[in-house]
Amino acid sequence: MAEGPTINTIAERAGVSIASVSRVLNGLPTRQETVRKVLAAAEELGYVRNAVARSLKSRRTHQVAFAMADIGNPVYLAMVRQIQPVLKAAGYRLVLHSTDAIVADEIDVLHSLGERYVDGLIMSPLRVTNEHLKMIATARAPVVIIGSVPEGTRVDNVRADSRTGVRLAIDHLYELGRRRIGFVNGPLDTVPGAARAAAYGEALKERGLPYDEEIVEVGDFYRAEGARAARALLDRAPGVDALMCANDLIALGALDVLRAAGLRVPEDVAVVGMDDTDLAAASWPSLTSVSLGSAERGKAAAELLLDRLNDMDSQPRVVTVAPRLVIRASTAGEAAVLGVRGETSGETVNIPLQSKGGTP
Amino acid sequence: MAEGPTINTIAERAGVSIASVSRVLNGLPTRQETVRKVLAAAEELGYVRNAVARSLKSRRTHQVAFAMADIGNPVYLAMVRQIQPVLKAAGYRLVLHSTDAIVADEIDVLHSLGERYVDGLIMSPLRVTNEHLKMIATARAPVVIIGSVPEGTRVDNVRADSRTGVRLAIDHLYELGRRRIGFVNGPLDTVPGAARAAAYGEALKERGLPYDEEIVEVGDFYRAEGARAARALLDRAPGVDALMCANDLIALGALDVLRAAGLRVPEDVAVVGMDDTDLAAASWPSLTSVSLGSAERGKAAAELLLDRLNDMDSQPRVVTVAPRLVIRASTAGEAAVLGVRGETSGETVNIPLQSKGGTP
DNA sequence: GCCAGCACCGTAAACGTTTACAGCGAAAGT
DNA sequence: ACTTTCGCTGTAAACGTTTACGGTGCTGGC
Repeated sequence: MAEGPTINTIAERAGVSIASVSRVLNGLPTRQETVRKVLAAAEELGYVRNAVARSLKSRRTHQVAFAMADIGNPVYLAMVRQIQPVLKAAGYRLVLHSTDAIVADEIDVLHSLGERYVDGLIMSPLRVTNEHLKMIATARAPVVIIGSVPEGTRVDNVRADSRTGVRLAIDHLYELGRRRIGFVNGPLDTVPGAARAAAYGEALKERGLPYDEEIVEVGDFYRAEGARAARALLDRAPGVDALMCANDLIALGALDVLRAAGLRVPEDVAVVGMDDTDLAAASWPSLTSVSLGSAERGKAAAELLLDRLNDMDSQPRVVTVAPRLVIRASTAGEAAVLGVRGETSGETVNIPLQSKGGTP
Repeated sequence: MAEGPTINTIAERAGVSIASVSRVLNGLPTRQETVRKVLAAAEELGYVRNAVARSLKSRRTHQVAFAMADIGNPVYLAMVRQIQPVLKAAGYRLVLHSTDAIVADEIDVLHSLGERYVDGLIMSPLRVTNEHLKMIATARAPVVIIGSVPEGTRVDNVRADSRTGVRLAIDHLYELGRRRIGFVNGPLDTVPGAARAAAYGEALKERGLPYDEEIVEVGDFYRAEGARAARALLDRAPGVDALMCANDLIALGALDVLRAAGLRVPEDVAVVGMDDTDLAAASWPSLTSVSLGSAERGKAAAELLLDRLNDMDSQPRVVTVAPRLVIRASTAGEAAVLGVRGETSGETVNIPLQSKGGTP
């Protein structure tokens, strides 16, 4: 771990000035003889350019941050999986922040953009407060938000369409003959929670089903809370024949509860999740889920950010990713799943196959 | 995105020198009046310290890199989940690299340590070549390796114990009365592949079972390849009554194949995976899996690295994490799973519950 | 009244780059 | 032969911090 060589060391050994060394290393026009000497010296010394000094001068770190609510949630991981290669291809490194959905932590990340250790930020906040908006407006580096922001906010923005997503699910359940469709949601003060609640109400209305608050329960976006909420709902209203869940983790919790209660899925109760994470494809029974395009959103966000880094002055853009319904056993039964597998060999089964590499 | 204030701006406005500003901002003893003026100026200007300049001077970036073979593999994500909070608590940021298990890319990451944009590196290579070892020995920043390295390599090192892990699984299958236990492995030129192959042979011998290469198949560590390999094995040797799989993704592939072949799991063929990822708990049927302690290994690696950063001269350490067998439906049937769930409320079900946060 | 001691502060150098600018020698134009 | 041009190179400043060192003005002791 000896002190490494710098361009000074090279300059000395090659008998030239540091300016020449820098020019050679950056491929600027230089006499052939000088190039040779410098490269030889650099090679002998095992020189590696100091990225920190370079960043100080060039005001570019070639790093980008991604701030997510929870690194344990597969949704964010699906995003990271897409963001990373896009950035890598453009020569950027990815710095990860897990904020645990704590507003203060998110504000802190935004604030720390001023430290200039990254060139830009992709953030996916669960709640968007005024403080968020103020910080985004004055941020010292470009920001891309994954998730909805108030109309008129000047920021590059990638959105899902929960409304359509929920409708796809409710329509599917309706067509299967389900009429008492319960809803297990996450907190209403989160952006997705609020959007999905509204969408559920609308979708019922479109189908002429009554809104019954007895079969709606609010918990939180993780498995244990999903289980708790589903249990409460079932105790109160044993007659539900379907459960729409606001994400896959909630749906997995609901499956646990239904299994423990001796109810069959989907014969007695059909279950739909949301986000279409790896867990949906692998669950037991496999979970019908509304894909909100996490992968596509991650990719889009990375691309928006790269564009922004190349052109600071263009208008902010909004990208909306279309949802789609991935039908599996928890609504259509095992037969349907086998059918799907046979035909399309595809989507439902292949998603986790992206995974390469092994285990150390 | 205006040019931000620097300590010069503050010094000017507060009517003091930049040295005083720096002292105040770093909490060094200063007259009360000066402190007040500087802090007021900093506040008014919305000053944020430039991390790059600070790093250049202090030779510390407070960043740490984690290089994994594949960001899509849940094993590495389990590690990231543990590494991140440990580093965050110590004031470090996490930079992610996905090398796709390409040796050249891994060497490149090691090489780039010379750029000094991170203070240290955690790496989990699938294959360890001489080039790896050479680069590690001469690296310009401390490195922690997750995975086995040759005896005598001077590097902080966290290992799993595949040998014991495989034995746990084989013993379990033996006790269930299985006698023809097939093995679906990953590439033999990888560290885990080689270790697991050796362990499988030993475990059979201990139980007095013959080694039969007809029921051993080598594929790769992901689902599609696992499925391919399992299919080949079953075609060749229809009589197997259990499949030991070298990781969970392979096991999921095997489950796909068994289901398609109309074989019941575990009645006809019991299946064991390895790594105990989230997917194992969620799969269909839920998958008995050998946990090699990915989470613990990630945590241990982060702690080793932090210790090393605080003391560059101490002896390298090796931490070995003990494996354990998590029994689920793919060997013990559904009853057993319900049983376990009732009793311990625990391990088998709780693992994915760590997940907090929701979906944007 | 003089000097030592002290608390505080400013000047300047340093970290390792990039780059504007000027200098220099040689080839080319008048 | 004298300038102009040109290609190449070196000097030095700059990026925004931290910090060693010396200076200043004050207090207190003799």
